[in-house]
Amino acid sequence: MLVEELRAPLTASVLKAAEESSRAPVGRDGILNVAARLFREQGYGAVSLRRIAEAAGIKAGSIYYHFGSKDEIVVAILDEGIWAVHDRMRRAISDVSGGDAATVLRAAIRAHLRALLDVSDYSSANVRIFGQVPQSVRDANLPARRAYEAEWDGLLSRLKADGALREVVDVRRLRLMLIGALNATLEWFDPERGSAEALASAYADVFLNGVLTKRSDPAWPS
Amino acid sequence: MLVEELRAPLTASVLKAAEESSRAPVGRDGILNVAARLFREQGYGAVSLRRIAEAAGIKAGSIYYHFGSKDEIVVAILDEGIWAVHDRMRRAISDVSGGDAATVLRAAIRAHLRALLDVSDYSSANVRIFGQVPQSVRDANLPARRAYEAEWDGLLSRLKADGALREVVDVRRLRLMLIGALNATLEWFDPERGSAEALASAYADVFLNGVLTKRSDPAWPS
DNA sequence: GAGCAAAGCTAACAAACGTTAGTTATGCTC
DNA sequence: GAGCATAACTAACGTTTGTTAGCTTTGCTC
Repeated sequence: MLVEELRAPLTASVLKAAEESSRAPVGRDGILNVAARLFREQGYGAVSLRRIAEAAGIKAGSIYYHFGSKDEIVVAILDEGIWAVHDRMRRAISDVSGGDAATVLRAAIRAHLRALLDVSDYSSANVRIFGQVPQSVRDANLPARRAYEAEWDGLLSRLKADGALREVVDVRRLRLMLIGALNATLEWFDPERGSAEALASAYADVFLNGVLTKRSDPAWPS
Repeated sequence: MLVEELRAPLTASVLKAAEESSRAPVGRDGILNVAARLFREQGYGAVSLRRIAEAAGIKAGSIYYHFGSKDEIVVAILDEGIWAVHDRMRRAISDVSGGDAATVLRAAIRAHLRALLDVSDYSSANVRIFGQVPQSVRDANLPARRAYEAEWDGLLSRLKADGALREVVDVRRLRLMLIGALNATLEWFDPERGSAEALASAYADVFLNGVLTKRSDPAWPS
């Protein structure tokens, strides 16, 4: 709207300045953006500091002006990745507060999946490389993870207290199951075969209702 | 015989033979077993040939007597991993052929999960490191993967043709969803919190029946 | 005992890695 | 213009990596 029109000439001038100097600063955020994309695409082991620098248009040594170590970069990306998905999930369930269990659960599933597949290189990089990074890096990311897990556990506990979830379902296990299943989509999701939106709908439907035409009793005790 | 007894007359001959030789051949299979365990535990990037050799009780260079490259080891492990889970899954559904949809699906889920969590270092290593290895290695493992996927697609197609699966469920998507969710358990499964058997039962129950006490209509179209 | 194959060892190679020290160019502030 | 902070560059370091060539040991077969 009006704001955008006012902003347009500003960005134009910035771009112009960038072209003129030919030395547009990449900076901390530029490095993180590039690194997050590379980690998401290629995994942790395949991405060296030299590769990150090359993709960012600088030299490897220059990275140490902004970061103290490679691990520091990775931790920053992992934390931002959790924060991004946590924030979107919290907003999503807040937007439908008061809705029934199915609506709330669908909103949470949709927010998590869209954060991974549509929105954030940081969130998808987190899922992709968390299992590949050194233990110390994992430890540094754990508090953010715990907080996000607690958000899910809180949501699921409320639904269970309302009697919306079947008794057989354990909250912690269901959370692990759900997030694990959603994260796994990263390995094969192809936007040309269908949108993240449609995928979220399909996942929600299976998790809420199951795949059988008729419900079955468990064939063996849990 | 006689010569050996003269050389070391003080040691019990049987024990001595085992201890003294201390050069029980490790061999190709020994290297693969150790490597599969290390890959499963630590991921691809953290496991070097020197680490594998050390764990196997030999030196790094000796590995090249049995394998032409590191990739050759990894491909062998990945292929064996798929074969192991494929074999168990095929036997499982064969054992319950003639059963109803719920029984067959439960058996397949149980077989896949137990192969990963209880039985095979090779299968769990496959799931763990497939996303971390070079493209050429992934390509080499693809035929085995395709065959296993086809087995699942065949099973799910039969169930759907029988009318046992809800119409909304797409076979390919359901297979990706199921295997992805089951594989994800590898990241957090802890046998002290419950057996793989119990976990398989819980997964089957959620996938077959959903988590809601009452079924819901999809809130948005797929 | 001679010959031989299986299995492993030693020592080195080039390449790539994370990291560091010292230097240079740019642009703002007084 | 002097001083300074920002953001980069260059060149090297020590280590680890996969890999190779050549040598030794062990045990079986004739």
